[in-house]
Amino acid sequence: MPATTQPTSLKSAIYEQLARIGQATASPGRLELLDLLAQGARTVDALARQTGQSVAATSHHLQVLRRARLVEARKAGLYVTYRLADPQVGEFFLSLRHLAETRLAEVQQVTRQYLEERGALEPVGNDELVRRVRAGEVTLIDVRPHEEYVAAHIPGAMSVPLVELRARLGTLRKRRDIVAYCRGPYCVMALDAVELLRRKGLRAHRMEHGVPEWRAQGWRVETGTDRQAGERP
Amino acid sequence: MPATTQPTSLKSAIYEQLARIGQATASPGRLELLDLLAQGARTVDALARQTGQSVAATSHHLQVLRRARLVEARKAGLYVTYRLADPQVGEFFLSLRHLAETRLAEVQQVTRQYLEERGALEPVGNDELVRRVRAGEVTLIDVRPHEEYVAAHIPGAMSVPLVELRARLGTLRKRRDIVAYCRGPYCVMALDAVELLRRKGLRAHRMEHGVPEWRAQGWRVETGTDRQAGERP
DNA sequence: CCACTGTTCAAATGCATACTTGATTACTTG
DNA sequence: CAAGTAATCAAGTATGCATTTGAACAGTGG
Repeated sequence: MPATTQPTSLKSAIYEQLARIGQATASPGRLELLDLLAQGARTVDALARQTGQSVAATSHHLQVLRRARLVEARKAGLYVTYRLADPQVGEFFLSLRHLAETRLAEVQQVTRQYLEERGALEPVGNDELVRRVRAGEVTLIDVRPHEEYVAAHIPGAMSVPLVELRARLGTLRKRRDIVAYCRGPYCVMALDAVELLRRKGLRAHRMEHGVPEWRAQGWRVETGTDRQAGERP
Repeated sequence: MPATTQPTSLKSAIYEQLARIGQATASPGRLELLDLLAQGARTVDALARQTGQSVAATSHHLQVLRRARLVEARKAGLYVTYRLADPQVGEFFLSLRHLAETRLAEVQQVTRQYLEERGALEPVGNDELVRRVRAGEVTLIDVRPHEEYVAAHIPGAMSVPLVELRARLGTLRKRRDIVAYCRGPYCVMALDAVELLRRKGLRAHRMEHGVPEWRAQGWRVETGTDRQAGERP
């Protein structure tokens, strides 16, 4: 029985700190908040509305995240805006999700089943799609809410929020392949968009990657309002 | 107030799965177990002894980790041996630790303070050390218990468990620089080794990396008993 | 077959956590 | 300065988790 030379003081201190992050990511509600924040900064009640949690619960969860230094709060006027404390937090979230995908069969099962029901499994490899997007060979549309597009989007993408897609069909070139993306592989906005576009006879594809995944690959993102033709009058 | 198109069924299912991993890493005790398991497989009571937890508590924690699919159990004779379920689990642990290092000032503070007290901060850059180790320009010793060396070690390293170091001083070449490593940056066995070696007049250095870090860089590890001169008679 | 060892299980305790409700603070606008 | 909104806080309840204890369950060796 070889005695461990590690002193309890240092050991336990380190593990307690690591556990802070584990605790922060131990609740589904908080993970949903992190996921949304990875798309861009948001106010407390925007987060509450989008997640369906009460404002008080949302605020509480955000403070847990803040104590773990995963998010930061900034008060601007009447609103408190939360954002990820560091791009590395987004990367960590992706690595958590990646581990879950490979280790927890339930994740793959539940998503595969859901996506298959919608007939959404593309035979086209994702890599090929990414290559064509990078090469600018396709029309790339970002179907998330416009604020998220402004916060960060894939270079060359056009902002076409899902709710406006039907009205803006005319502005899309019909002969060109269209690639739609949204928040990432578990977001269904791009799925909805592709379904609509195909019903209208356009050649549309769904890209699994969202901005966080794109960024994690080390690629550049654009911010601000580009290629957005007409704001509402 | 744009309605989110995401159905609650898919969303919540995913986040619940992710939270399983978060919960598993939410306890300092479990993180310590994971850290040990990253060095190699172990039995329940070895883990209990090395962490100072009761056997029952250890067993319970291990089952939590097992339900999250982070570790696997295999019964061999009278003993149950636990091991990481996948190398990716080790990588995830490192990314958690890395996030904690950059985000939680407390981690850096507590370790820096501790290491400074021991006068252990090497002016030599770690990169340079790693380069010399890879180039075989130094004598590399692995001061962990021998079982861990057998489970996996850095290529070219010689197994010199800390408890045997004093007795085996004679077998070390005195003119050559010696580099000692152990379980990683928060393990103090290599520190102890370097202190002893320097008191004996040898040129010794501590490498922060352990086997998990080495492996995560994509480098090869060796297994089994290499370059281990004499087992005890 | 019996004693022994390593591991797990079940029940019980104490403590932390999630979430709700109602009140409170900070800020803006009329 | 008053009214209104966004966010937080405080108290309370209910749930869940960590850990201990003692018993149960293999598997091994005499």
